[in-house]
Amino acid sequence: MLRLLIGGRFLPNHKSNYFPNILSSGRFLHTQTSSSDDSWTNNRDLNIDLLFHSCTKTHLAKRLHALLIVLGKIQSLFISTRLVNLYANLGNISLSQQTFDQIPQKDVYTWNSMISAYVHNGAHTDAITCLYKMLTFEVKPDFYTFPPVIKACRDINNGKMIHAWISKTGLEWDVFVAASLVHMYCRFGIFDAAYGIFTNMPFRDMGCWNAIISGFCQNGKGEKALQILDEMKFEGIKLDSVTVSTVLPICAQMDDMSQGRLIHLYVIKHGLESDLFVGNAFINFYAKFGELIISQKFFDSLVTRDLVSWNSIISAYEQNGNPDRALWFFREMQKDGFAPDLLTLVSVASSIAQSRDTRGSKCVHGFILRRSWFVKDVIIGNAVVDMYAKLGNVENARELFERISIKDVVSWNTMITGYGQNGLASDAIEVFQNMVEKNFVTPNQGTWASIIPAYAHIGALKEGQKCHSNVLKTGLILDLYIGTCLIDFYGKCGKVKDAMLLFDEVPKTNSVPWNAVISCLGIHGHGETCLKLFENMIESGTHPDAITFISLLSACSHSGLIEQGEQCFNAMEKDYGVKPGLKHYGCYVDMLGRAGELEKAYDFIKSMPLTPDASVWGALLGACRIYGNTDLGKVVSEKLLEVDEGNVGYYVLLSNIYANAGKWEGVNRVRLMANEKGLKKTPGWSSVEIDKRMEVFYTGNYSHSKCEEIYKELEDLMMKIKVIGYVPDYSFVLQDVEEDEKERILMSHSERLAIAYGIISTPPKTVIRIFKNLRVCGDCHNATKFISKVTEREIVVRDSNRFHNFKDGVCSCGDYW
DNA sequence: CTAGGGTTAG
Repeated sequence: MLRLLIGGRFLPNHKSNYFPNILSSGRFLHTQTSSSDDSWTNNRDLNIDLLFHSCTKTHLAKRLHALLIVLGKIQSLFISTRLVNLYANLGNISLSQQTFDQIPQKDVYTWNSMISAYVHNGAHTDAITCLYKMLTFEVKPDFYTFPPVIKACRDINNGKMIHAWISKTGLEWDVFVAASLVHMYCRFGIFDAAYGIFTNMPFRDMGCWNAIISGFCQNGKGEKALQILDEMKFEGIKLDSVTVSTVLPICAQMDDMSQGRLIHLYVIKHGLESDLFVGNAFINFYAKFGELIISQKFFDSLVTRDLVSWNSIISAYEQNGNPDRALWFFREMQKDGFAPDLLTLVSVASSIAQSRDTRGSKCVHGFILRRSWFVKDVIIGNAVVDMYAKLGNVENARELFERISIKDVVSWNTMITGYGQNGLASDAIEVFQNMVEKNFVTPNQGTWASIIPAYAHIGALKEGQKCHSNVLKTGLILDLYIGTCLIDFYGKCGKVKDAMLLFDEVPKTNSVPWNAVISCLGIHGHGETCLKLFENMIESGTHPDAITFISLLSACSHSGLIEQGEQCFNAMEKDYGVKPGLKHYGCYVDMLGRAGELEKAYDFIKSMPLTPDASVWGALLGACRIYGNTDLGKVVSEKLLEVDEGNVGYYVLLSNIYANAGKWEGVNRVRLMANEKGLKKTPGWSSVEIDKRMEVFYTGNYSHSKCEEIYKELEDLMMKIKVIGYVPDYSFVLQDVEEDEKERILMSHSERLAIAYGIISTPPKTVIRIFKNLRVCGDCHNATKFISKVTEREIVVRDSNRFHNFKDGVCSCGDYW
């Protein structure tokens, strides 16, 4: 008995501070008989502990192994078992297993060591197999055997079987065994069984309390875990470092800052501050609330740091928008001799994306490739796909995405979002359809949040509605994020009523759904309703943000509500503390410009406190186009090309202005300038949804399978609408050609091809929905009004600027756009 | 020489 205690079996090694229970826990009923009694007698000539502890790398362990063979010590069961453990601790399970296999006569220590070696290295099946093998050698498992075995159980049947077996051996209430069982039942979600064992335990040590708390925490029962924590406090048991590091992530997850702060005070009082796990947990806890100074304090006060400490501080800065500092810590950790792991690189990849470092992205990719980490875990592949997509490099993102052999739902979501955020909605849809067809993974909240905006972008109403019904089925409809996506979607597809209905349903806990609905009504020209909603928003106590005012100002602009727009602009900083940014100035200029107040807009720009950027000058140039002001247009375009000479859109706009005024030499000059810079006009395209499929038309495209029918229909339509008063407006033709050629050019505009195709492909009187990637041409706008009248159809056209609803010869925009 | 409960994630 004395030797057991002095030998370190219970006293020095034991981490528990609940000692009295152990003495009475029944543990001493089991006497250990060891066949390897050679440990003290035969190996005194070597300082075994020192030798083993000095092996911190596999190659050192191998040298020690060789030395022990030479010295003839390998026959000692004690020595060879230690080698099994040593290799396992170094993470080299195959060497551990080899050493184990070469031992002829194994005792219970040896078997236990091998089983726990497997478990520690994640080889759960091997651990169970090893247990059965142990039985065939007629070695009886003891209470060292079971905890790792329980940990290795991957399914509930296996677990229950092992549990029954343990009951028969009478080891069920050993604190280690029982704690393992409690944790296992939690893992399988059988919380009643776990709690049952816990309450029936005759003796509990800290480990048991921690087992049930962590069991609840890790399996989505945070609230219940905190209840047990209270129970524990009530019984006067002190939290230890394990409890603290278990509970903190739950506090963060439940957004319970005050609970965490209380624990912080407790930790200071009980001197747990410098504990590695506790410190790491606090770094993460405070980082989640953006309290980086406190996170940094914890990091600084750590006496020893491990990989998790470094990863945590790097992720803290990365998650809070300070990628440079995150990358600085990444270099520091390496200087400090720590080799980055997979999780380090996840944060680093995101930091690189945030700091827009294209060269760095290649380094990160190479770094991971060299270590073959992509096969180790999807998470790192997903992180790098995300990094490339955020840097706008969708090709590399897609290539890597295809190389991920086992994709999870996040992989798909990342790729869909990546395409969507780079404006490639049709590619996003292709990936989504692939995901659904292959049926590999079930879409989740993130999937809907990435695909619905893509459908909104191209105006695919039917497909989006299908998503909506799927969202209803999965019960995610009350999710604020998805709700907002759907509001935006219906708005962009022209379904204002549906958008409003949804808006009534979603929880309005922050400004986001308000912004969505205001912007939706704005592009439909319901400026007055927007202002009303803004009032409601303020009344409901929701604080408006920068986006709110962008939506509001652009709504005023689209509806010609100059006075109200001015009021908004003046009130935003004064009354709501939102400082106007360049986008707000852009909206304001746009508003004045559309109303024809070109000089006022120009003066306004000159008086701006910020340096106007391309979007501000671009708004004014657009107004010059509407009002045919070539003189101001020339001045503005010069300013514009100073700030952004690479954007082809402005050249097009300027050449439009010249063409409109019939100044063809100006048109040619601008065209030449653009050509010299190597700029190509963005090809215009329009799409129409037929039978849930999107058909895309490019301007002057003659390769469509129904091409002849489309042009025939267009010619018929032209005749019909001319009869009721349509006159082609050739000012929208940018080429200096003959009149009938001009008519042909207008007729082959992509939006008109899409409309004609819609008419011949759908039953009479059904609504036709068109999406155009650029602004709709003025002549097409006029023609569409007449077409809606002669065909008795509602035609919905969304362009890059706003929304047009043509019905019975008029457009919802009132020709003001 | 062997055992339970702990911190980092796209």
